Amino acid sequence: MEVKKDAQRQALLDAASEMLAHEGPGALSLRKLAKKAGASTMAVYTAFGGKDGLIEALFEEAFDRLSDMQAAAPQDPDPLIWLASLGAAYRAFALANPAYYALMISVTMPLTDHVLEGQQDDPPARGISHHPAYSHLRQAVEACIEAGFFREGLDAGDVADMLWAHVHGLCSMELAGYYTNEKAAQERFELSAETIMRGLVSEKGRKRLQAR
Amino acid sequence: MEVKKDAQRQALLDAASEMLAHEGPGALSLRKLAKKAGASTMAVYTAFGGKDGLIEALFEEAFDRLSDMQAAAPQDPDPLIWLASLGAAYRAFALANPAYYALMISVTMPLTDHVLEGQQDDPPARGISHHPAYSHLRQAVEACIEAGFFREGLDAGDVADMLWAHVHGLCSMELAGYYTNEKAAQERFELSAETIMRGLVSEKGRKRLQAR
DNA sequence: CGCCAATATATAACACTGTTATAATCCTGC
DNA sequence: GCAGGATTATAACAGTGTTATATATTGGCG
Repeated sequence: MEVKKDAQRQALLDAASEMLAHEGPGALSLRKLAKKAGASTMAVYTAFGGKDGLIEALFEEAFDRLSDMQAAAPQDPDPLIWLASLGAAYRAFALANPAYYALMISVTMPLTDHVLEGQQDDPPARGISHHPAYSHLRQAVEACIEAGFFREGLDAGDVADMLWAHVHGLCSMELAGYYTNEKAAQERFELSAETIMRGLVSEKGRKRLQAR
Repeated sequence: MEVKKDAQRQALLDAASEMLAHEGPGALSLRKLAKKAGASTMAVYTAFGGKDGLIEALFEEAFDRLSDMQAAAPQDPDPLIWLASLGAAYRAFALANPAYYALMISVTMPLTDHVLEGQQDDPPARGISHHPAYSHLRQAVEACIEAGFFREGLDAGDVADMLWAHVHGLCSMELAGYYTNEKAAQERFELSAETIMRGLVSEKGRKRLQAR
């Protein structure tokens, strides 16, 4: 029974995932989903507790997919190259799964409702810090620090957050349609990634970058 | 009559703005808005053509507010300092108007629906390039380039896009609740801004930064 | 095995959303 | 002053997520 329930939950999730990727986040309604999965509307409530729970599950799957693409990125012995490939993997994920990416940032954003009227004393703290997707980045950063490629006194967590925010900003603006042609966006991404790396590296790291 | 129509449109816009800021984007319904503004639901359609038009108008107002805060930032003779204050103004806007900020990125994001299924040949091109908010940033960047503070061969547009994306990424993650305490977020922002500036500057600019 | 309680389902209703059809109203231009 | 076009108000329509209710199904236990 456990397995059957999980099977239906998975069927629901797969159908939702398919709808999300093909028709976008706006077209994901419980009735359509239930019909597509051959189940009743209530099944979503028993499996996920409602639409919010479903979105949450899709949100986690999005991070899993990102993590998978990061893991597939070549873990070069040179941590600087590894870091660059992680950034490229992030962008590749965003471009390959625009609907998932839109979901990732639209599901974190509604939390601003709690921020309204300055009630900032209640931080939702939707921590992504413990997810593999974050760990990958953090490990690469730590490797760079240990290798002495980064400036003195930089905290690995701060740098990871900084890089994540930077790459996230680039990808979200690219997907939002700010940049016109695809080729330019690719070059801009690389230029931007190179720029922030240049801001992070120590003298030793700078030489390593220069050597390509 | 022209003025009266504009007056009602403005009343609608003000009410919507108030609702947006106090109850968040989710609570903005046409019926509540009409009741609050003392008008009928149809008024929204004659004034804005529908909810999308209303959102568009609020979107533009968001950029106007941002532009105002940027204009209020001290235009220091040193373009590096000017640039830093523009970044701080951006963040101040985002923190002071979280609902507007959420709207800004949620209204650009739905465009991903058009990106679905790889039909990227239809770029929506929601250009922000011609808005004063972008011009402020671009002018400061150009001033830095003319002063020789930036590395050789950097395009002003590329740098402006890069900086916008960086600051946007930082603010959106901060508002999404990734960072816990306020003080740390402030420091992280400054550290991050300093880092990307360090990646942009020439030797001359580096010395200028070091001199504070 | 058979029953009973607990759970999951299906159907329909509820409260809401944006949008649109239909009149009544107002306001403008002649 | 008055006809005609635009603007409004009211209500209906097609959706949405959620919930109530009654049916079906399941699991554990005597």
